[in-house]
Amino acid sequence: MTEKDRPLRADAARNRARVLRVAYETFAEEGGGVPIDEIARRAGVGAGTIYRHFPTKESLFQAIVADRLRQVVERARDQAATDPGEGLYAFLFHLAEQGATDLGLTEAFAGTGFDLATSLPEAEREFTTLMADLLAQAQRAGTVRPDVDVDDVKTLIVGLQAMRRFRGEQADRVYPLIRAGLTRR
Amino acid sequence: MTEKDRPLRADAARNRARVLRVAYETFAEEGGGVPIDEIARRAGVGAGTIYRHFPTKESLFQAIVADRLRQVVERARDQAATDPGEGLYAFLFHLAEQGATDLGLTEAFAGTGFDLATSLPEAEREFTTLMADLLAQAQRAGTVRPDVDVDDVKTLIVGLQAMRRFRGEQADRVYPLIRAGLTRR
DNA sequence: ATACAATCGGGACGCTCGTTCCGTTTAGCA
DNA sequence: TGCTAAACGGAACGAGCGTCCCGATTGTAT
Repeated sequence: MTEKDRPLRADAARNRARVLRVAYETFAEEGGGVPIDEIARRAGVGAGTIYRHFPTKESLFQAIVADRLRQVVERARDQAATDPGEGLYAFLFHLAEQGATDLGLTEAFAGTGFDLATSLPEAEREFTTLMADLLAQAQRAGTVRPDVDVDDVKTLIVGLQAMRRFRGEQADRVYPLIRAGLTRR
Repeated sequence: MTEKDRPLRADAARNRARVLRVAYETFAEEGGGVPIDEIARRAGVGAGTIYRHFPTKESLFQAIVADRLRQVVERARDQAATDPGEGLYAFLFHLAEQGATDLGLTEAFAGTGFDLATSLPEAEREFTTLMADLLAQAQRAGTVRPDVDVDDVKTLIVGLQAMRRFRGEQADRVYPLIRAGLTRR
């Protein structure tokens, strides 16, 4: 659903890809607050070029968050197959790490000026399903206490990302505490 | 250190107090992002009047955060005297609740466009001391495991405030998990 | 090689917001 | 009551940013 209709002209396709790549890096480093002009500058194109491909700054941001989510989901599914009991923890802490280097993703989860469920409903649904699977699997394996639910996991994600983002490596020390809290007594 | 030199004229004193009160409420509701004009409007004064009393928006914000911190610290000391083992938990969860209604305070802890340690060094020091006291006390009482340190507590505060702020009452369900994680096995 | 349409770059526009300025109003005092 | 300095309100200014527009450029089909 990105390159239908008639094919883009060669230069247009090149620029589109370039913008996407640069925007990805830039949002990750600076968060959703970066000026479009900054992305344009880094990509070596004019602001007008960005607007030809993405009608709005918001839409560019969405495109990137959606892609990022896909990656995270895919990775988590792999991990989960490898070690059922650890899947949820790996997912949780991986997401926290991502939050450290990807401000865009953090904002998407926290809902800061960007509502995931509204903007990318399918991605949100897939994400929720993944969490439910990982959680059920971990509970079956006995590594997570049975009274924890999916909403609790979402809440923890928000908290963990905030810790990682604002407290850096200090957050590493807290992971074991969280894990202990989630484990059956 | 607020009303030295020659006393303010009656109307000036009234306006200053009014601005402080309104700014307090407004920052709490909207966070540090609210326009000064909005605060001025709510207070029924002109923007110029605010700038007569506070040289900068930042300085107004600081004045209010400092006051808020004083209240929190005072309350925590009272609590701690009542129940040594619970002092740290009460403090932690109270702070999380505060984060829900006081965006300004959350931003101060997270360091979002406002560095507490740099802007209000004394307040920051007092705060750190309080945490160290509460923590040591709880560890002595045996309600917190001995390998937790003050930096871990700071990290948890950031996480808990984020949870409360972005996930609302969902966060309540996570408090027991955090507590379980902090408790000696 | 030529022509035409797609695409480009970056200046212009409009809006928001922090801060300043200044003509007007008012408290405090004699 | 009248005078003066303090204080007021809100218009004005400048900077930042999202978005739009348009003359210049370039890919592509013939």
